[in-house]
Amino acid sequence: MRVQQMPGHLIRRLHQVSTQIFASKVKEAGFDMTSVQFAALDAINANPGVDQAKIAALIAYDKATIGGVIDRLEKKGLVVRTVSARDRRAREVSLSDEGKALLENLEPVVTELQGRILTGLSDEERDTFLRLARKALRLNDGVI
Amino acid sequence: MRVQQMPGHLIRRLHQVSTQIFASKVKEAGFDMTSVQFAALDAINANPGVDQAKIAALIAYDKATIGGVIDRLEKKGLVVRTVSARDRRAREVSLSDEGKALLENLEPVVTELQGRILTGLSDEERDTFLRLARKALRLNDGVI
DNA sequence: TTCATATAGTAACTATACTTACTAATTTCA
DNA sequence: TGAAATTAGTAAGTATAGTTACTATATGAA
Repeated sequence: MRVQQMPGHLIRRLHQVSTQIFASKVKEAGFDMTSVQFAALDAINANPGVDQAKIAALIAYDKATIGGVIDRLEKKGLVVRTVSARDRRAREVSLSDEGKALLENLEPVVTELQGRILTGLSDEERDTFLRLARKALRLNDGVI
Repeated sequence: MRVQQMPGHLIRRLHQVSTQIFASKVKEAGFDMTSVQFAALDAINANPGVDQAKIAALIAYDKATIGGVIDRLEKKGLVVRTVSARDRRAREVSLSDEGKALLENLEPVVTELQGRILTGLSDEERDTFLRLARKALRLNDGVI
């Protein structure tokens, strides 16, 4: 089987399309934000004071990657990081006011752009695709 | 919509699972090879003497990334790079004998592991998923 | 022919994405 | 309680994955 027809390659290209749609639409809307940074921001917003290891688990990244992502979010003034009183190894992360404001402005842009990733599929096809994606992920849960 | 339910996030996790299955199975079989390197090797095998820009186009990467990938394949002795006689800007890339041998040994491993990425989907579900993935990619063709 | 345009590849830079190894702190359990 | 095991985060290293800018070369049109 040629590479181009392999499931792994098709999935990679979907991911590539997805990240490029994210990047271009977000930039077009005037924001400087990657998809990983957005995912982290959203997870922190939903779980204020969460530590970095938990953020990584929530959005399925390893902790080293998330460490760098939080560094950049902190440098942009979007999140605040404090040493946890309860566990001095842990860093509790929360959104700053700027972070909250930015996320609020960004959310509709991201929601809109998510619809474009599967452009060309009918509503039914899209539901089917997402249902099968979730099912495949569930069955591979041990891997990640 | 929470990040975890967005199409982009599901696609990213599928990609993550896919690359991790690739990495672990290929390593388990005794090879030192990433999925990108494999894709490049396969494309070169199918198009001997192809230049780097064409390789990038064939497997949908940008030329800067592929330059680095070919560097590493060359360092491992798997490919040979020569300045094209017809266009002195271009580098014609071919597999070395070792590259050919390695690819031959690797192919069955990769084919087998590709089947595992969508483990848990029935044959019909898998076909549906891949058909919809191809359709979504076709419609997004301009993006990449 | 010659000049504008386009293309192939590299360089430099940024941001993931992961592994392994390490330190510091916490938990577990004998 | 106190040593062993675990966990949070960082550091260092490798490999994508892309952007922009640059050089060298090729091509197309006036």
